Amino acid sequence: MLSLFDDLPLPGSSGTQQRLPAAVPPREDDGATQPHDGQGTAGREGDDPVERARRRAASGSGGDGDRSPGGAGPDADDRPAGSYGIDPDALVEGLNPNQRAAVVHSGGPLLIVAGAGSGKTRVLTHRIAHLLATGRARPGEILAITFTNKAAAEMRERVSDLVGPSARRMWVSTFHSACVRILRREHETLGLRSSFSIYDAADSQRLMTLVCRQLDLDPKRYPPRMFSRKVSDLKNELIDPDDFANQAGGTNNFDSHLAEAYRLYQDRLRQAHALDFDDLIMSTVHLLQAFPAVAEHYRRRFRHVLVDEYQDTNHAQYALVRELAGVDERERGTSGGGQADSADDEGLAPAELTVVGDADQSIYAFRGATIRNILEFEDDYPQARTILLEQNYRSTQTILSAANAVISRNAGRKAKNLWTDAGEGPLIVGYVADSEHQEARFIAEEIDRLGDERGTRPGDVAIFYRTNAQSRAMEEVLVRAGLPYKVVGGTRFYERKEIKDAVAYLRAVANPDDAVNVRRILNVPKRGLGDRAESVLATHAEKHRVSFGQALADASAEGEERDTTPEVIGLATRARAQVKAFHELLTELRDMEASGAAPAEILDTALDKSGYLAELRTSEDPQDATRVENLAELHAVADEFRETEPEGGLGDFLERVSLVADTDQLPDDADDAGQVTLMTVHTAKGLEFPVVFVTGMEDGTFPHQRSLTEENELSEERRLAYVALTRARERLYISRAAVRTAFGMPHELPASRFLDDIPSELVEWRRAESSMETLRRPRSGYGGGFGSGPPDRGGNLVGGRSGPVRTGKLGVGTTAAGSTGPTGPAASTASTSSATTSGAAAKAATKHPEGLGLDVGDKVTHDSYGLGTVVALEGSGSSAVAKIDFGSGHLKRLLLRYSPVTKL
DNA sequence: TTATGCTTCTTTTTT
DNA sequence: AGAAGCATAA
Repeated sequence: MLSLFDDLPLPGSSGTQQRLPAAVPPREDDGATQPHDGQGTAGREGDDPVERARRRAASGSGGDGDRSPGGAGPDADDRPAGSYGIDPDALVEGLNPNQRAAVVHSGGPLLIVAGAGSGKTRVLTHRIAHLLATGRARPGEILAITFTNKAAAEMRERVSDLVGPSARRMWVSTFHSACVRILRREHETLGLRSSFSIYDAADSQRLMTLVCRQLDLDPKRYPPRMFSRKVSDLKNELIDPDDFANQAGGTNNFDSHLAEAYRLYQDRLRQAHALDFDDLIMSTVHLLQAFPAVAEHYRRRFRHVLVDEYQDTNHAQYALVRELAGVDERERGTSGGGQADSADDEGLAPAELTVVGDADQSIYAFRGATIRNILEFEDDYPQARTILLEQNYRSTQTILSAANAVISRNAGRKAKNLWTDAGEGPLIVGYVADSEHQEARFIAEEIDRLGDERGTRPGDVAIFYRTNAQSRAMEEVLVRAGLPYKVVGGTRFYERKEIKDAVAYLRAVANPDDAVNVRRILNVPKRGLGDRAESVLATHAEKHRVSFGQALADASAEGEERDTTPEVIGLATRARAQVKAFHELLTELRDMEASGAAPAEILDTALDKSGYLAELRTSEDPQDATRVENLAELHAVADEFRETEPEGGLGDFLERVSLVADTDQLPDDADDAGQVTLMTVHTAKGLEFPVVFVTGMEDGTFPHQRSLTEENELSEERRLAYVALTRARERLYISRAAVRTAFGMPHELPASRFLDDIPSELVEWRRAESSMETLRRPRSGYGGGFGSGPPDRGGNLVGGRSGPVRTGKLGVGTTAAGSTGPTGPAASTASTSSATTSGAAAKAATKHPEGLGLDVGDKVTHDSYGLGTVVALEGSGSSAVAKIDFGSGHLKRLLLRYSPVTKL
């Protein structure tokens, strides 16, 4: 089968060869095998010498002989707990007092308020290890929930490092994959086939479009897209179609249509044996609520529930946690005593709940997250203990001060005092570009310079932006500059057309009733089955109450079968023949699956026999070449799956594919050492880099245009900015472009209001205003202009800001002057007023790209660095660079075009 | 049924 | 600027 891709490089096939078949743990009744969401962390256990040594060196003080009174849990056959060979005391070594308290806390619910960079993951993993080491829990009793697969993989790995392979028995997974595991196990209870499909946002939108069309809704007035979002919101609030119809059904036209669409949408999902993303959570909650026996099974099993990023939970997730932890059973059970009585039916105590979060880093309100969940944790759980982690181990004080200043402007937040003993560190560097291209150029040059002067590796650098669209300009420049980079997120792999098509084939094979996916590929590749044929089949399915997939079978039926199946009316003979061929292809693929073929083989056969690959290959369109490559990559993924999960069936493969949004996201230190990382601020959450560029600091970009009118949305943007700034360890850059092209039209955008919040003494502006802003500046006389306020702020904007006039005191001039004080070795030369200072800067910036006629040996003065001597000149024209010695070891390489350098 | 050229809308952010 | 949807033509 590999032959299909023989002429292509197979990413990953080389890596998978030497990988040993994973030691798959024995399957247990409740499917407690390795979850499929991980990134193949399998290979490592057992073979790690460090791990073995650790186990041998066991101090044996686990002392847990008599734990687990019930002893009848699903893990009763576990090896004796406590043989993990870890000294509990060792786990708290090197932790600060609060971290330590969080690790050893025992008893009631625990809220860990963890500021950015405060060692949250460390605390969480050590807490889990501590639970195991002290014998308070066995691995099978632990459920740790994160938001991303990456976080889950990391946590599992780090716990494994601490306690060894027994960590495999824990459930460490995302909300969504935990739910899928539960739902798959309980599929019969729910009346779903075990190979139910999981619809991502695009799939559900497609379905909603079909639904709206069927309801004859005007797509202008009732956009399917909007309906889709509304339904998602409703599900996040655990409101099902009945609830919604009851509470809002007749209120107005919009809501009654929405109610109708919601119901039909949900019916369609059910007919297709499909669940959308939000269903995964909602259905699980409903399942646990409706079937106490099922709920009890999990409550008995999970005695410790830990939730990461609690501030990002929505209502459904909140309810799920309560159900799993069994907290609402509390009234019925005995309260004290912890888990000691878990064997008694009546008195099943709630699980020990630990949540970690930081309200200031809540950035997912747009998809239903409620800060409320974390703010009111103590009300929800009156016996809860709260521990604050305020010491930051990541950033310099300068960076923290800036971040604190920005977030402190948010109303109604609990004050936090994040501090560090890492020292001040270098100033934040600011840069104002004329366009996004210039901004990108500055960044590229700066990365280059950091590499030359400080040995900074590209892998140490990250560039953040608010929206994915902003990556384009950056990429163009980075390519030209020859800097290696990678974009994380964006058009994700599994969202590409060709990948979705290929996956649709697999889904159609696994789940014949999956209407959305069967219809997607009905005419892909082209087989002459257009709208006409599709609607005939859909009508048939509707009329006879069968699935769309069954309609295909009906249309293909011949001979005796004819007697038992209703005839499909209105299908031309030619179309009928095509439908038959298509149906036969699907049947063949299903036979393959039934006979145990690996997903990779089924994929190959599907792409081959359908002619999909052939069509792409013969295509003239150069884009199709990369499509083939992407399919080869998917093939490699499937191949790797065969290696790591030899027993895994098509359903398992699809589960992984559906829930892993970003394959290439794992930043392996080894691999990525040489690449600059580009990503949105959202995806940056939880990560850190020595050098960070935060770009697009303009009102309308960051904060985003659509947040400007709404106070609480603006607060979220501010939190987002806080997240962005706190990712940096040592050096932080903030930049903006005065003009940015959006939707093909250039817009002039004012500086981000968040820039105003950063104390000016923390920032050194390399370029403090755009060319246009300089030109607009009224010519100021000597000493004038200081009090007259910065002319580039306020009202001269094309876009015209509608909000209140800001009172920021941070004029461009004062900024530049402010930075001179603390840094410049020649602060005394800054005797000129700030207005003239930045005027000089502007002159240098705009007037003479030609290098100012500098020669080696010339004396110059720089607005920030003071007096210096030109040591060397490189390049010419706009890229002319001068190496200037500013004395006392300050040798700078300055791009003359934008450096505030004046020849003396 | 497909190909084409035209229009419109897009940009938040993610499991 | 680019994609996706739409209408009309072949």
